[in-house]
Amino acid sequence: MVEQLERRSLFTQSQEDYLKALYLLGGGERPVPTRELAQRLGISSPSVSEMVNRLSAQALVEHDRYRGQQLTREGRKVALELVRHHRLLEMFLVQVLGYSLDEVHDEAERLEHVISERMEQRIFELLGRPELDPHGHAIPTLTGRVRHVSHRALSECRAGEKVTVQGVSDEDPGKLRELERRGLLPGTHVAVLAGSEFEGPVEVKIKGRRAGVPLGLARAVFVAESH
Amino acid sequence: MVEQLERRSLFTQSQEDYLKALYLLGGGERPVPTRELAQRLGISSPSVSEMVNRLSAQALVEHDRYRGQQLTREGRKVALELVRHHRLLEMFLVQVLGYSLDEVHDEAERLEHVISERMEQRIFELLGRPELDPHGHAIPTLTGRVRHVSHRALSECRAGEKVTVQGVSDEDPGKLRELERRGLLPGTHVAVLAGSEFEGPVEVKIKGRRAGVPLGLARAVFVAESH
DNA sequence: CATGAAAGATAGGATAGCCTAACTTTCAGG
DNA sequence: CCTGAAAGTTAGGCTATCCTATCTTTCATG
Repeated sequence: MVEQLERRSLFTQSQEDYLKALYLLGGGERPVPTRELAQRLGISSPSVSEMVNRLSAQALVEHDRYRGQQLTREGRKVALELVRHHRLLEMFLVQVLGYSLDEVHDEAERLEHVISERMEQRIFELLGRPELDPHGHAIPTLTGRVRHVSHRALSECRAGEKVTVQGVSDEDPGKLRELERRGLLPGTHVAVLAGSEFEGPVEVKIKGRRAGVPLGLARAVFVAESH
Repeated sequence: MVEQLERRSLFTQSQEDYLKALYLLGGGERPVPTRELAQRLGISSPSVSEMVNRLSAQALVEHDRYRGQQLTREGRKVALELVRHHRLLEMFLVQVLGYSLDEVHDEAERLEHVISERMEQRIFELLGRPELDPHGHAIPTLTGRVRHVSHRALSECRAGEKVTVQGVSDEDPGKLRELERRGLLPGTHVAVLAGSEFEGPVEVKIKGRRAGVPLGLARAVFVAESH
C-alpha cells in the first residue's frame, strides 16, 4: 500500500522516457537496437548508449553489447506503470475534460510522469475502471497485466452487424478530427448497412442517421460486437 | 490565442519554482532576501544567487546586489500563472477527484508545471469558473489579476450569523482532517448559535446538526456571509 | 574469408543545478 | 567611525543529460 503510493519519482523523467520507449518498441520481447531507440526519442545514439549503461547498472535494462537492449522484469514494471498512466490520462482528458482525440497525446505525455498512484486510482475509479484508452489500446492493470484486445476495423464489417466503436487509431490529426466530426468516437454504437466493396465507402447508421464512411477512415476505426 | 496555448515550458521546473516562491514570499512588493528564498526552496544560498543571476539575465527578476530580489512584471506574470494553476488544480482535485484537503498540495505542486493552457481552461470551466481555491485563497485570473478576498474566521462570528465556509487554512494535516470530519468544508453553510467567549468552542449548526467547534479549529475556518 | 558500410561504443566537451569552502559587503553596537 | 557577525557572493566541484568526433565491432557480400 505504502509502496504503491510512495513509489513515485525514483526515476527521472528522462529515464522513464527511455523505459517506456523501450517497452513500446520492443514489447519486452525483442532486443531494441540503439539507433532505433535514439530515433524514437529524438536523441543521439551515444546519448542512448550512455543512458542504457546507467539503466542496466540499475537492473532496469539488459544490454547486450553491440546487439541491443531490452527491459528486465523490473524495467517493464516501471514502463507499464507509465503506459497505464498515459492511457488512463488520455481517457480522462477525453471523457472528463472534453479533449478531442488529437489533443490528448501531448498532454498525457507530460502528465504521466507526475501523477501519484492516488491520482491514478481516483481517475481509474472515476472512469469506471476502463480497459481501453480512446485509441482502443489496452490499459495495463495495476499489477502490470495487459489484456489482449482483438481489433476488427469498421472496414471489415458486413451488412447487418451492430458494433460499438472501441477506439480510433490514427496519428493524423486531420483524420482524427474528421472521425470525431462524423461521431465515430469510442463508445458510439454503429449499425452496418452495407460493407465496403470495391473500395467504396461503408454504409452505416450512427445515432439514427445514415452515413457513408470512406474506406480510408473506416480502416482507422476499431469496433467490437455490440452487446 | 496561440501565444496563450503554446507558452508552455519556456522555463524549467526549477526556474518556475524560484519565480513562484519569489511571488509568494514577496508578493512582488518587497525585495526578498537570498537566504529567505533559499530557506523556502530548501536550497543553499549560493545556488539561489546563481539561479537569480540566470533569471535576471532573462529579465524575470530584478536583483539588487547584496540587498535582495523581486519579480519584474514579466516574472510576476509567470509566477501568477503557476499560482493560478496550483489553486485551480487544488480545487479540481477536491471537487472532481475527491481528494481531501491535506492531500491536494503535493499533487498540485507537481501538476502545476506541466498542464497546458488548454487543460487549465477546461478545468476552469468544468469547475464553474471558481474564484477561490479550497483553502480560501484567491485564484488569479487569466490576465493575472488577483481579487482581494476579505477573510473572517469562524471564531470571530457572533450568534445568529449565517455564513458559508470559504476556505480552510491550516497546514496541519491532522487539523485539516478533523475539520473535514466535522463537515467544515468550503461551500458548507453554517448557522452560528453562539460565538466563542472565554476561549470556549463556537456553537454552530451544520447541515441541521448542532455542534461545538473548538476555538483552535474555528480560527482556521474562513467564512463569508451567506447569501 | 576479406572488407567496407552501418551500427554501436568511447572520448571529450557543454550546460543546468546543486553543493561546500572561502571571500566580500552590510550594518548594528560600542 | 570601527568592528565583527550575518548575509551575500564567488570559486571550485560534482552529477545528469545531452552533443560531436572518433574509434570499434558486426555482418553482408564479393
